[in-house]
Amino acid sequence: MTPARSRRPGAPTRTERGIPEATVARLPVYLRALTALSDSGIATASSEDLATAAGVNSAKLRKDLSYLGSYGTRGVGYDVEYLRYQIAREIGVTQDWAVVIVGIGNLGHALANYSGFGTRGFRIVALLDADPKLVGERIGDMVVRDFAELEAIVAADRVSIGVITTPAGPAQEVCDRLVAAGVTSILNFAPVVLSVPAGVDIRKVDLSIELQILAYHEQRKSGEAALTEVPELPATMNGQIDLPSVGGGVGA
Amino acid sequence: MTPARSRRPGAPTRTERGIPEATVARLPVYLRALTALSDSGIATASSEDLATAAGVNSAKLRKDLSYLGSYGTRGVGYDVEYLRYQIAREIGVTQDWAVVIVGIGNLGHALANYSGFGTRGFRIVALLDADPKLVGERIGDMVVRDFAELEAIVAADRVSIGVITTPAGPAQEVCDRLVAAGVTSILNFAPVVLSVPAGVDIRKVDLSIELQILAYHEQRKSGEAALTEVPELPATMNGQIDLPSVGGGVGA
DNA sequence: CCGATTTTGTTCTCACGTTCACAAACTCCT
DNA sequence: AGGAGTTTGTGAACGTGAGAACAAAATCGG
Repeated sequence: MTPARSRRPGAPTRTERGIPEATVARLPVYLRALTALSDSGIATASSEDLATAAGVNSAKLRKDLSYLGSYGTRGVGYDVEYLRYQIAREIGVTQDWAVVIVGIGNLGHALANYSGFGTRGFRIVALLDADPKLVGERIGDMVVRDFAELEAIVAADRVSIGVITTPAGPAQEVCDRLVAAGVTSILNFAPVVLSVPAGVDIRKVDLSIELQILAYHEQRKSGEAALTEVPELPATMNGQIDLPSVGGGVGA
Repeated sequence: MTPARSRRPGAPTRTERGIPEATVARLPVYLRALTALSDSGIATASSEDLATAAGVNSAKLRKDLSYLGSYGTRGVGYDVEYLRYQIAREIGVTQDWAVVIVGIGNLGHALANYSGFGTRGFRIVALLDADPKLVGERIGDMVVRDFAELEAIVAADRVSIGVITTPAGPAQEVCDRLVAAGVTSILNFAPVVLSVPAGVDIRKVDLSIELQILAYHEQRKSGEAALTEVPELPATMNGQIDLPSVGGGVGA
C-alpha cells in the first residue's frame, strides 16, 4: 500500500520483527473475535474455535499468531483474555490515538456519530470543514471547527491519524495540509488516488470500487450461459471510437 | 528449454477467461483514471500516463490490461474512450445493477445521499429499515420502506446486490434474509464476519479495522527509538496464566 | 522502402501468501 | 508413571502476484 520505502534488492522483505502485511490486516479481526468470545464468558479457545469466529482457516490463524510470539498452550488452546491483550498491544490500541476528521458532509457526519469509534484506541479530537456554514455545528458532543485550525490542533493534540471525507476535488490539498502539519497516517474515503511522501501511510476505502468488484463477479454468475459476447471489434480503428451508447451492445 | 510454451489442458490454474482477483480489484481504479483523462479532453494515453493516474506501476498496468485482450496500439498507447468502454463492459457497469440498502442509520443515510453512487452502473431501488420510526422518512428522492417488504422488492426489481449498514447485532439475520430473497452479492459495513452459502459474494468495509492497521504502522514509526517495550513475559508459565488485570472476569 | 523510435504485450524470475502435514508439548485417564 | 488424546507451532510445498526486461508491432522521417 505504501508505494515508497525504497527497498534494496537484497533487503529482507519482512522488516526487523516485522509482521507480514497480510497478517497485520487480520489481527484486528482476531481482536474482535476474541472480544466477542470474552463477552460470552469464554475463557479458553482453540485455534479452530478462533478461526471459525474470525472467518478464516485455522492453519492461517496459527501461523499469524506465531508471528507475535508463542502465546497459547499445546493441547489446550489460547487464553482468551491473555491473547486479546497481546494482540491489542501488538496493534497498538492499548494506547489512544488522536484522530481528526476532515470534511463533514454526509459521511463525515456518520463517522463522527459512530459511537465507540470501532473499538477503543482512537479518540476523535476534532471535526474540521472549510465551509463556514458548517463550522460551529454541534455533532454529538463535538463542534465542527474551521479547517484553518488544523495545524494548531495537530500540534496541540499530537494527532497522527487523519480521516479524509471530503469530495474528490479538495482531497489532495487536504492531504498535503495534513501531512505538512505532521499527520503520518491517512484514511481516505475520497475517490481519488492521493500521493504522499515516503513515511506516510495511506489506506483507502472506496464504496464504488467495492460495488464494481461485486458487479464483476455478479456478471460472471448470470452470464455463464451467454458467452457469445466479446464482439472482437477491430483493435485498430483509427482512434475514432464511437462507443455504442453504453449499454447497447450486450443484450440482457 | 521450452517446457510449457503451449498451455497444457491439464493445468488451467486460471479459469477459462478468468481474470486474477488482484487485477479485478484494480480495474475500477483504471476505469476512474480513464474517466478523469477523458474529462480532461485527453484522447490517447500511454501505459505510463495511465499508470501514473491510477497510482500503480506501468508494467503491472499493462499486464492487467492484457488479461482483457489486446486493446492498445504499440508505439502509440491506448485510446482513452475505447479502453474505458472495454473496461466498463468487462466489469459489468455498462448495465445497471439494482441495489438495496438495509439499515438506515447514520451510515445508511450517508450512502443513500451519495449522489451519483460512485459512477453509474448502480441504481438504489430501496432503502429498508425495520424500525417503524424510520419507515416513511424521505431521503433525497427516496422513502424508507419496511424491511418486511424485502422479498417483494428483490423479486420485482431483480435486485442482486445488497448493502448492509445495520449494527453488528442484526447483520447476520439481515444477510440471511437477503440471500434467501435471491441477493447474490453483499457489501457489508457491519463489524461482524457474515457467513453465506457458496455462490454468494461478500465484501466487507470496516472503518475500525482500517484504523487499527494504520495504528500498527504508526506505532512502529514512533516506537523505532524506544524498543524497550515487549516485556518478554515468560511464554511458558505452567499453563497458569495470570494476565495483568486487563479484564479480570474469567469465571462466569 | 528502410531504419530509428516508441510503446505494447509477454516471458521470466523472485517474493509473498496460503495450506498441508507433522513433530513437539501439554492434559487426562488408567 | 506411562500411554492415549489434543492442540500448538512450524517446515515445506504450492499457488498467486509483482516487477524487470525484451521481442513484436506500430509510427515517422527521409
